[in-house]
Amino acid sequence: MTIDQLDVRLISMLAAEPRIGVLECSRRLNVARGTVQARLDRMVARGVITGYGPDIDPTALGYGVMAFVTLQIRQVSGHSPVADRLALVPEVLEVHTITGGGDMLCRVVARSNADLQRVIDLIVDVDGVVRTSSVIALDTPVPYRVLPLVAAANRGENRN
Amino acid sequence: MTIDQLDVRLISMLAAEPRIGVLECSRRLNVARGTVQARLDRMVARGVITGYGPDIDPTALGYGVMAFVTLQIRQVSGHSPVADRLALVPEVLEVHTITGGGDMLCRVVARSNADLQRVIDLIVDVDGVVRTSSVIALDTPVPYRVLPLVAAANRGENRN
DNA sequence: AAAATTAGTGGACAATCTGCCCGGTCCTCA
DNA sequence: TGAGGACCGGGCAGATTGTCCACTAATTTT
Repeated sequence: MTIDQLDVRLISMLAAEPRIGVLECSRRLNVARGTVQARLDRMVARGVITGYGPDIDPTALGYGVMAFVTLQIRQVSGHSPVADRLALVPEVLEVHTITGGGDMLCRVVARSNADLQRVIDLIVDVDGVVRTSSVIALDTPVPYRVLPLVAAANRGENRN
Repeated sequence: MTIDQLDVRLISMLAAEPRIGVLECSRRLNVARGTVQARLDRMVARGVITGYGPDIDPTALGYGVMAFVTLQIRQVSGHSPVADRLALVPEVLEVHTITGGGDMLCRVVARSNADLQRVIDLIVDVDGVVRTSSVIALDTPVPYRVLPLVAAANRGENRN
C-alpha cells in the first residue's frame, strides 16, 4: 500500500496552502490532530514526503534562460567523475544519466543566452565530456507538478 | 538587486531544516525576528520563494521509472492545445516548449518500463503530436537543487 | 478464540511561536 | 533637511506544537 485517500487530501491541502499547519488540517479533514501528525510522520518516514523546503524560482533570481543539455561522455571514464564535476556548477540544476551509451542529460539555467554559452562552456570543459547538444526551453506550459500523480497513485493502486 | 547575503543564509537554513520557524531563524542569524519575517515576505512577494509545499518523491509512490519525452508537434495547431491535453495526464510532470520547430519536451514517470509504454501511448494519442522520442533516466547523480544557484546569485550580482 | 498490534479519537499540558503593534535608530535618496 | 525604507528590541494575546495519556475499534498473530 502506498497512500490512501486521506493522505492524498492531506498532501493536496498542504500543497495548496503550506502555511496552514497540522491543527488546521485536522479540522478541515475532520480527523484528530494526532492522526494528521501520524500520517505526516509516516509519509516522511517512508520517503513519500522528502521535505518542506522553500521553493525557489530561478527566474526571479535573474536566471531567465533554461535549457536541457545532453552530454556525450567518453566511455572509459564512467559517469560519477563527470557528475561530480557538473555538481560544482551552480547553474546545473539536475543531472541524469540516460539510455544511449554514456549519455547524460542535465537541466541548466543562465542569466541570458550569452550567459548560457558560458555555462555550456563550463560543462564542455569537464573532463570526460566529449560533446554537448542543448535545447533551450522557450516556455513551460506545464510547470513541474506532482499533485495529479499523487491523486492518481491513490485512485488506481490503493487497496484499503 | 536580487538577494543579499542574509537572504541566502535564510534560504539555506530553511532548506536544510524547514521546520525551524521564523523565530529560530532570527536567533541563528542574529537579527530581529521582524527582519526575518520581512525578508521572507519580500522574497515571497517578489516571487523568489514560490511556496513551501511538501516535496513528494514519485519513486516512493511507486513511480520508479522516469523518462524525458521529446514531442514533435504538427505545426499548424500550435502548442497550447497539445499542452492542455498533456496536462491531463498525471504521469506528465512537466512540459516545456523548446527550440527546434514545434517541439516539446516533457518529463514523465511510470510504474515500470511496461507502464511507460502506456504513458507514451497516451501522449502519442494527443491530437497534434506527430512523433515522440524518449530517453529513460537510469540514474540521477545530481537531483534537482537550487541552493548552489541561490548562493551564486548572491555572490556575483548582488550590489548592496 | 484470546492476545497483541496498529490506527484513530479526544483531551490535556507546558512551551513555543505567530501576527501585530509600538517607538527609536540608522542610512539613502531626492 | 525631510521622507522612506530597513532594522532593532520589546511587548501582547492568541494560536500552535510536541508530547503525553486513556480508551475504542479493527486487524493480525499466536
